[in-house]
Amino acid sequence: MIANSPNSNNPKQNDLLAALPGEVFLRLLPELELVPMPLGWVLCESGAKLTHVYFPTTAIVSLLYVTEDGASAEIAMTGRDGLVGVALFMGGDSTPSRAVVQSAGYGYRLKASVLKREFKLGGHLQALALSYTQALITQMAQTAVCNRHHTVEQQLCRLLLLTHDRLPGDELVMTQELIANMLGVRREGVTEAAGRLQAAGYIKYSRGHITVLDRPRLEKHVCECYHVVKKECDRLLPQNPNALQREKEPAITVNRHVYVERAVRH
Amino acid sequence: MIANSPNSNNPKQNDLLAALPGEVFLRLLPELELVPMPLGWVLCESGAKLTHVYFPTTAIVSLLYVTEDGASAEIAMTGRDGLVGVALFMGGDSTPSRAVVQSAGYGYRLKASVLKREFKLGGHLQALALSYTQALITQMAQTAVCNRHHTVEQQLCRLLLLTHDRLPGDELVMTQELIANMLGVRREGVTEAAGRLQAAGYIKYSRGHITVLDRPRLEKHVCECYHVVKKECDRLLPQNPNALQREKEPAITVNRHVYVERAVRH
DNA sequence: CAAAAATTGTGTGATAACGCACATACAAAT
DNA sequence: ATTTGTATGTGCGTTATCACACAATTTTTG
Repeated sequence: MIANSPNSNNPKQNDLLAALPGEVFLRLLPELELVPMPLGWVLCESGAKLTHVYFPTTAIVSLLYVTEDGASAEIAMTGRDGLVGVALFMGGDSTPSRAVVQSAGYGYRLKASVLKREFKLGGHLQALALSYTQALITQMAQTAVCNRHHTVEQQLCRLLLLTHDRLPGDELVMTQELIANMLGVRREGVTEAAGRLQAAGYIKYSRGHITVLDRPRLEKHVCECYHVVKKECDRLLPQNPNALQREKEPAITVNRHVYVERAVRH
Repeated sequence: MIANSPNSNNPKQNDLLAALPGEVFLRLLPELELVPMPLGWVLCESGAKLTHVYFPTTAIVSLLYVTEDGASAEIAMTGRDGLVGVALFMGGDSTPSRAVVQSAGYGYRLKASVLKREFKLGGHLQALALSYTQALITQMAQTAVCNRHHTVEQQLCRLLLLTHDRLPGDELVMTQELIANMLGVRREGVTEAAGRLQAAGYIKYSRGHITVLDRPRLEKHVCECYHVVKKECDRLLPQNPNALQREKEPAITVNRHVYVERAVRH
């Protein structure tokens, strides 16, 4: 079962929805549909027409591209800080990338038509959606840089921090195999990097459960890519008012699915 | 001196400007300022506030990120097909990346305030700008994938084709050193890859002048990343009406500047 | 025309990541 | 409690790319 019962959910757990002025929020509220987002669920397949826009609250979604020979690479990650489906209001109705739930939880969704209508009014939702898209662009750009210049270990730190930022507690539920698929590297490479991080005392892990032990040290160890994106998000996006005070609590284990089939690497 | 005399320039050489309906175009026309864009010119520094949006006509601009230790990586490339400065209408007024002229030529620019005003009207310019941004997102995503999974030789092919697409002729004016900076790899790596492409008869080159000899073969040799982006651009963006018929003519040599200082690689 | 600078070519050894083949360890299921 | 499956650990040879050093050209400059 998925963590958190539905009645503990609230659209304002999503930072974008929380930042909407009351009038707009109330207009959208009846259209917001709560959806459980289980691990491995493909919100949208590569090239498929988007039917909804998703505002994750407790779930985390990966945007990734799968190559012809089955290798994959994460392009960006979205959680409570943003929305999935920017192509809808940007003019395409699909993208070459796939959206997959990377960490199970809940989210709210709007029908494509409803979102487009509200976006075209040119009000707060438009401004928020565009600002978030700009933050997403920064994340994608930095992913490209990171893939070019930084080690698997640095990229693992980045992934862990990005995920940790979007979860209430310190426990990440993800196997090394899944991490390898997201980073687009070998599983063994993740094993070695994670082993070093554990030996250094930054994290501890066991069979799909990673606990962040020393976040400040992780932040020192990660490459600049993480910090560049973080800073840009803070600059562009509405701050989650309880983000700082929020106590990190242990997360609840959820059921596991296959993420993506193991990449066949050239 | 830069190729093409100013009076051979026309804003409609830029595909986005060309796609604007007459009414909008005429409204913007008096505000469009023709600017020569010499090789190496930094349109906008990382983190600096954007003062203008640029619509290249014959020039090509690289968006690239420079790391703390001086290494660089191209994020995306824009020419007559698009515009430089999406952050302006997306809500940020700056980006962590730098915009540098990669191939000298001309372009038109609009003051930030003028563009923002027109964008807020929600008309054709907004729709075009957003569609182009979606295409840019695709390019950035594919750059991330390419950096992760493909060889320097494949990436060189991609760079050559992207550049060739944005030039009138078959001659690209760029040194291997400059290419290395854009790809974020060693200059020697480019020398070797380019040597193989020349040996195969796809290109020929000499001291900063590369001629595309067999484009169809290059297109077969390049990784899927190029084709994914091309297809998505064709789908999202207004087609340049003379793109197909346009005769490729030899380009004219321009003066050379330093692109970026050689990266110190960790 | 000579000197200086820019561009490209080549060789050598180091390294990070790869593919593959297993071994080990823990968890879930019958 | 034993089996089955999932997750992680490890070793070994291979490869792409790296860093560095320098040679060989061609172009530009004084």
